[in-house]
Amino acid sequence: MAPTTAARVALVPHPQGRGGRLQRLTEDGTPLGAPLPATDLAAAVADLEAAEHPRWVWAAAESGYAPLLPRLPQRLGRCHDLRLVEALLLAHEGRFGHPRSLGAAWARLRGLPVPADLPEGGGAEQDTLFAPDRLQLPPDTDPLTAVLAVHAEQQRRLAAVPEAHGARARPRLLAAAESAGALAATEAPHDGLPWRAEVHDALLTELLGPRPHIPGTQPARLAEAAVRLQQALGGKPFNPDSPTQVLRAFAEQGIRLTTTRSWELKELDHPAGELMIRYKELARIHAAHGWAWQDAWARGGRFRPEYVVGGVVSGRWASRGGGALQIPRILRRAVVADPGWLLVVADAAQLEPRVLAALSGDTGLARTAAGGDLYEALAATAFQGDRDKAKLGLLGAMYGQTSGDIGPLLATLRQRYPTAMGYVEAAARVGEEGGIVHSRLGRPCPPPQDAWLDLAEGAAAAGTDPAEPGGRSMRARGRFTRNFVIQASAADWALALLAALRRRLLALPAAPADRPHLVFFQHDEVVVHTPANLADQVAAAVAESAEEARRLVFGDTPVRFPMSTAVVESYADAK
DNA sequence: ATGGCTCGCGCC
DNA sequence: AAAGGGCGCGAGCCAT
Repeated sequence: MAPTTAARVALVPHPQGRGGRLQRLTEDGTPLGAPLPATDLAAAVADLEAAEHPRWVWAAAESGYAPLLPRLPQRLGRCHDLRLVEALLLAHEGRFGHPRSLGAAWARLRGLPVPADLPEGGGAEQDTLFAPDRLQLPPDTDPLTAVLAVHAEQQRRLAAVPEAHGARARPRLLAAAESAGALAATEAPHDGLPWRAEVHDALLTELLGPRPHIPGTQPARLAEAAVRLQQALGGKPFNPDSPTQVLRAFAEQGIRLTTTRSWELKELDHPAGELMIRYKELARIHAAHGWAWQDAWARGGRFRPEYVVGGVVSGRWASRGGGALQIPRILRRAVVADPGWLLVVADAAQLEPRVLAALSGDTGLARTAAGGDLYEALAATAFQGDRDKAKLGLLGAMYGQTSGDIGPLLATLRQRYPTAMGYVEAAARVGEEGGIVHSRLGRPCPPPQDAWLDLAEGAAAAGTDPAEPGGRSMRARGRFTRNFVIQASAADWALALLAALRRRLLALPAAPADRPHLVFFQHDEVVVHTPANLADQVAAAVAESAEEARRLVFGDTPVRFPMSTAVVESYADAK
């Protein structure tokens, strides 16, 4: 007889139609009873969610969750995303970049040839999402069998992650947090960030002139900016979008530039410098976030980007299409809550220096990071109140900067906060020596050969030994690992924040149609679209979630992770 | 025509 | 002397 509740339930949709199969599991992946066929998978899942609140196990959210979402009356609480967990485990095993589909994991398990991962995204059709071939399984393999086998094996591998992979490595917590990210990343574009096309359009018209009737032609103001620039450079036509032609045009006026970067143009004592910068600003808005972008990504009053959970080796999310993580600030005024709704915009204040303080256990820096403006406090204790110096110095320490006038700032920090500075310098040394560093929850960085091959080749061409401890490429890897421990631990915290916030939002008393949605996430910032009457509770949930994430990831640190939270109608009004 | 590269800039 | 981490994206540009 099957127990009445199961810790986990595996879910496999049928290739076509609304049906599928479910399998109750114990925590370690042992099946409880026989598979349960469901003619309406979403209904069966909703019933089980309400009754037992299991952790859902699926091949990938793209095939296991996204197709169900429109038909679910209630969001799911927890999941184990086999593809994401496989990627984490492969990283622990030093096998970065190996295929991580269900089919690849199954093949490794069975000693079969391992299929390469399919190119992701690219607007896969709804029906192909269900298809077994997207899971990369052999045609004669039952997907549920593969899900159960790979899941059980992953649970075993998670338990076997060596302690050395970060003294506080908690691979099961990281797997759960990463999987919670998959839930949030699926739901956010489903609900969509509210986007007012007419506000966006008015902004574009104000900057660029009216939308051209003929696609591909330059808007009037942009064309004018190009002409003014050409006139300032002797009147000969050239393409201002071509760095080569720009450099040549400047050279013909006797102005020698090495690049067309805006900071270099800014130094110029020539009217063309400013005109070039202005042209580039307009051209970028037009090309990257103009009318074509709106047509592609912000239709029907919602911006729906594609997030890629774990798309960055540090565990940060990446995005695919729509540039979700690079929306220019100026466009934020197009993000406006629906009538009767509000936006709760919250970002973690000075997250990375706080992470450094918590990670390193530097009591002095921890005191500085206890609350309020960290840079202000740092300036008061170490930089005679100069906040800019404090910020520059600390960021330079975390990025491994050595240029500019930063030397004295770093010296001061090293003297006042030896434990924190020692922590990042130790991480840098591990990287320079070819070692692996880990985030707080144990996410490993890639081994040297992957990302530093090019630099090493460059060094070889220059006649220097890339592997030499003092070599250029090894120092570059030192900067990477120095930053990795902080960026990746910040990503650990942010995933824990997302998981906690999702859970708290789901617990708020609201009918499904009037429920707050987490609609945007950007490294250390969340936007919740909420019925106005729940906005205060959402803001409180954000603060509680930040505290919960701190406790989960960093334990009993005195460091606080305050959220700077605004309740607004337009995203532009936050901050 | 297509694909991969660099450049430069948007975000954190 | 040069000396800052992580991304995505579009335009230009060049090879095929």
